Amino acid sequence: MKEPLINIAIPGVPRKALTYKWPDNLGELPRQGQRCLVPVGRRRLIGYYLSPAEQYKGPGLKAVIDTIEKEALFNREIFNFLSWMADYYLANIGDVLSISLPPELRKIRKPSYLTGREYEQGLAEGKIPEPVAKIIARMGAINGRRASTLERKYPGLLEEMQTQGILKAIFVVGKESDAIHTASGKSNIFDYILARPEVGRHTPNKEQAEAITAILADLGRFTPYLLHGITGSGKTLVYCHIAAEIIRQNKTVLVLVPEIALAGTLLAYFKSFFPEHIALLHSALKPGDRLRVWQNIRDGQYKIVIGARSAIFAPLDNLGLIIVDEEHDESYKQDDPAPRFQGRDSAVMRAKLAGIPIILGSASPSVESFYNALSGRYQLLRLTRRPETIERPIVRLVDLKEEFPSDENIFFTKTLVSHVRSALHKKEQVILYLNRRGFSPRIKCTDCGHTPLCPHCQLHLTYHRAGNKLMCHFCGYINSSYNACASCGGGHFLYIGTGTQKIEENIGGLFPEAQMIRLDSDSAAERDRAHIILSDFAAGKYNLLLGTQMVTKGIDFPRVSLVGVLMADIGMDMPDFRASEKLFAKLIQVAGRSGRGMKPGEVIIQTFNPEIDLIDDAARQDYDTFYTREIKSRKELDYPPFAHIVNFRFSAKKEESLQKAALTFRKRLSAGVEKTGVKGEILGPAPSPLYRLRGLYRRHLFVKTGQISKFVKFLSAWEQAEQNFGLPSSIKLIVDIDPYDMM
DNA sequence: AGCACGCCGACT
DNA sequence: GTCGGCGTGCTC
Repeated sequence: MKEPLINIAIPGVPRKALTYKWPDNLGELPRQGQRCLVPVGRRRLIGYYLSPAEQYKGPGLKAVIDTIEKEALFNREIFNFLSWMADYYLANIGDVLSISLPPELRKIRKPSYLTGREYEQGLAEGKIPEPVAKIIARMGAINGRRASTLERKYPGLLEEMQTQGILKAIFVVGKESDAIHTASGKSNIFDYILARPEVGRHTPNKEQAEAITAILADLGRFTPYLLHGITGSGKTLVYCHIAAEIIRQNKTVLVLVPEIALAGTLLAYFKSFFPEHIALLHSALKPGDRLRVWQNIRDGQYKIVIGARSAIFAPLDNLGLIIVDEEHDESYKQDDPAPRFQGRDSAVMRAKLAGIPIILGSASPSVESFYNALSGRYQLLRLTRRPETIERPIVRLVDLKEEFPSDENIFFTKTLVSHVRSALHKKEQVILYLNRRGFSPRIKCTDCGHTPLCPHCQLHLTYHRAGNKLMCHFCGYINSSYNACASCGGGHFLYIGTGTQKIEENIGGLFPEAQMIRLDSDSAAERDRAHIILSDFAAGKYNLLLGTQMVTKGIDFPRVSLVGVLMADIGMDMPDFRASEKLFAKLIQVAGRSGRGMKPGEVIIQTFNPEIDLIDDAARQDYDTFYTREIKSRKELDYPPFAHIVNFRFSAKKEESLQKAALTFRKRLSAGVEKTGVKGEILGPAPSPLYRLRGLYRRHLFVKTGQISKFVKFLSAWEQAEQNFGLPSSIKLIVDIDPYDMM
């Protein structure tokens, strides 16, 4: 009988599917999504069965080598969800299926190489062919390149390798075995979280009770809710009450948070309500632990899964509810690598496919979600009161143009200094927030004024006092010996700008009573470190927390009475239609950290632009006014939610060929759009704001369209017909659907 | 993506 | 000759 042909999706191979023969010895056709080992070029890769294939014209049809499991690792519901994701985000279905699995399942389990000892043994037993042994003896390894050279040197080698069924990787000698790491059981973030038994007895207030009743009234079908609750209004209690009912019905709950290490309050509540039922999925888990947690979820051992963006793929059966906390948060968008997807939007689709409710919660909802709520696509629920406190924080704006900074530290006005001193003196805690991005410290030659730039990115280098080095924050370039000015040879420099590190330096002089801890991506680089810093601060080991946006989220600090925003204006002039929304959200979040105990907190916002509406709105915690103005501007400019954006990012080593390719692409795109009849406006190509990054020149091109599915379908067909959309492979093209990163 | 092939310039 | 870097194109 003739062997059937099948389509296999393969991660990393940018084609929808490749066609293979299904050999007789493997029996029945696989299940959809089932994993197979397939030959691709000289490699063997994991592929996923998609469908029977019609026919394959062209030579050299290969056969599937083997199946990996007897069953598919995806149930129908998840497979359909992943297919939707691949289609909508123009991603390779193979990539999507692959990232939905724990990393341990993405590689071929059997060691694909020999350790030194296995090599010795193989040689002794005559299992390693003689010419190969010779080469190993000589070079230690064959890296697979220069096969032709090797062949010339050792005639018959390649043929022998093939007849022996040996892959090149086998000859990489001397690495450790890749046996699965055993779980250590230590270092579990969840263990640091203390349950708060009292929250289980908290009675919801009137608003919370209304929200709970509204959601419980209609559980069995797809209904998206936007829960807009000011900081401290108790969204988490609402989540827990709904989740409890879902679990009572013997269904499961999926909770997404922006970052697990910063989700302390939420974790404490869930731990108190559901001590036995929770699985945490997060990046700090070691590979073996992650695999085990995934398997246990799949085996139905947990009722609740809490995790960051990638937890959207959690293999929960019988899902009854999805919660997306802080739904406005940018980290729900995966920018790099592919698949580039919006986790929150994808969660809505997963809920839709599962026919269940989904709750999106935020103190400063994304403009898109709030628009959906007002237009009736989502149900709007609001929490406007802080149940456990008396009043909202008192917010004060300090104009940096009027009030000059103090002599001791250019980032502290007299007002802020005196308030911090007084809070510390009263044994209260203080948070200082600096959004360092775009305002990193640089050096300037005092003789000629020259500022050193990154040779790859043309951006100013950031000065790091630790190690006395200059570093590019985009590509990581380090210059550790900049002792003489590159322009004039002078050796005197002025240090401009302030990052958290520089503030930290003389904070002791400014505030003698301060016991300060810094929280930013540098100080929290280690596993679990962010959480430990926040826990220590919450426990009162420190009285001053200085940090970047990491301090704006999550944890309850009842003893914080003052929050200082050192410079609110940073980031306002970014070329990004979401710049206002992002800044507004951060100000709301950070202000919400103040006064969560029994007395009202205080917030001081230092800014060069106190007259700007956005800052004023944030100071008054007035979301509606902010939204009304923002939605108007989105409408005028035809930005989301009124249109979808597709961002095409081109990069190449040579600027001329890049520009040429981008223009050609635009022409063909425009012709294609016209021919297919998709409505869309094309803007660009233009140099990207970071027009040179990591040694590559960059252009981008935007499309605004009201018909996103149709547009993506057109792109998909084009990409299928022409490798790299017909561009030479020296031009890299990334297609980002509903982008967040505009740089 | 990851890999191999061909071309080319540097080195011995 | 040989090595390594870089550009280009392909993977059923």
